Amino acid sequence: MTVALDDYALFLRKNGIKVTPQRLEILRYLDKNRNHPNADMIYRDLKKKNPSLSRTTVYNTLDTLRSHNLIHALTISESELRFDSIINPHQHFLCKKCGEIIDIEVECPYLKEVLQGGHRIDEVHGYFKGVCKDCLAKEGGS
Amino acid sequence: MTVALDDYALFLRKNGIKVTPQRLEILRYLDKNRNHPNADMIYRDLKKKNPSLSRTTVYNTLDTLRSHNLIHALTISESELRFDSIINPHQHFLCKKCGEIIDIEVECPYLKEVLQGGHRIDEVHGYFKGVCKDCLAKEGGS
DNA sequence: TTCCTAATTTGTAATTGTTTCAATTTAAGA
DNA sequence: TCTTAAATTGAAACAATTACAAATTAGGAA
Ligand SMILES: [Mn+2]
Ligand SMILES: [Mn+2]
Ligand SMILES: [Zn+2]
Ligand SMILES: [Zn+2]
Repeated sequence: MTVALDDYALFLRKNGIKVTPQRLEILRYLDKNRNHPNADMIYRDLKKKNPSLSRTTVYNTLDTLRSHNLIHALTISESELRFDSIINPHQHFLCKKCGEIIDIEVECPYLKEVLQGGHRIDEVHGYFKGVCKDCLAKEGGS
Repeated sequence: MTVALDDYALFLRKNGIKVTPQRLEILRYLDKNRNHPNADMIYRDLKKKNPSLSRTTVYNTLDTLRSHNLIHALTISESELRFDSIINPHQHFLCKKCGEIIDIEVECPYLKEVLQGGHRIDEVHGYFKGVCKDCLAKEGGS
């Protein structure tokens, strides 16, 4: 999933995933909220409109989407998985001040070099951590 | 901490950390076991020789060492922190087959580029995941 | 050397994110 | 419409980590 989708049901069907209202809602949520939410953010937000939603369904659906390689999981936080509906190769910046996770649009030039080690590489994660531009500005001349 | 230490007490004192037997043992362990252990590996191994060791002490000591920037924490695993006593900039490969975390000695060429975004970068984590050379060899021509 | 005290260690309990599981419901093909 | 395998649900289990208060101790002062 890379650009905003118009037909989530079709998208699921095309990927061999059975269509359910819960999956549609979670998929739409990920597509519309590109701030790398965690499972609980998704659960709490969607629970408002669908009070019978189960936390387990959120976890199950995220696992399903991951196993079909339609979303990615980030381990940039030390305590929880964050989910990314944009699967184009890109890296991430975590602001330790405000907690925001910002996309960094650089490509990984290591790959060829690392592949020469003989390992098979399936995933590349580039995580930068520090203080974001906005938080730095707010801090001012402290 | 980068090269093997000979005097752990001196090392702690030099860094303004009070010397205790527990801290010495944990520090030695990290220095001798460079396989990026998690807190529980450290706890279980050291508990053999010092049965009164508390899990909390392991966590506390790891936090102390981290806050003095003497060790690093890796979020390469999805379920636990792994600790690295080598703080030279380097990246990591996680084999999803055998679980081993292998050092990748490449430098990050992004930094300048990412810094132009205006963020302050304190940490750089490069994580590669896949199947390591040895596991690939064992799999054979499957 | 002994004393003092703030810092450290310890064990237990609490918390948090995630997984397991069995019962109920449901999507979608026959 | 019927059927059934798959999905959803809620509760309980789990694992990593943190909080906390009581007991111990390192290291400086007397
Ligand atoms: Mn992203
Ligand atoms: Mn390392
Ligand atoms: Zn920020
Ligand atoms: Zn391997």
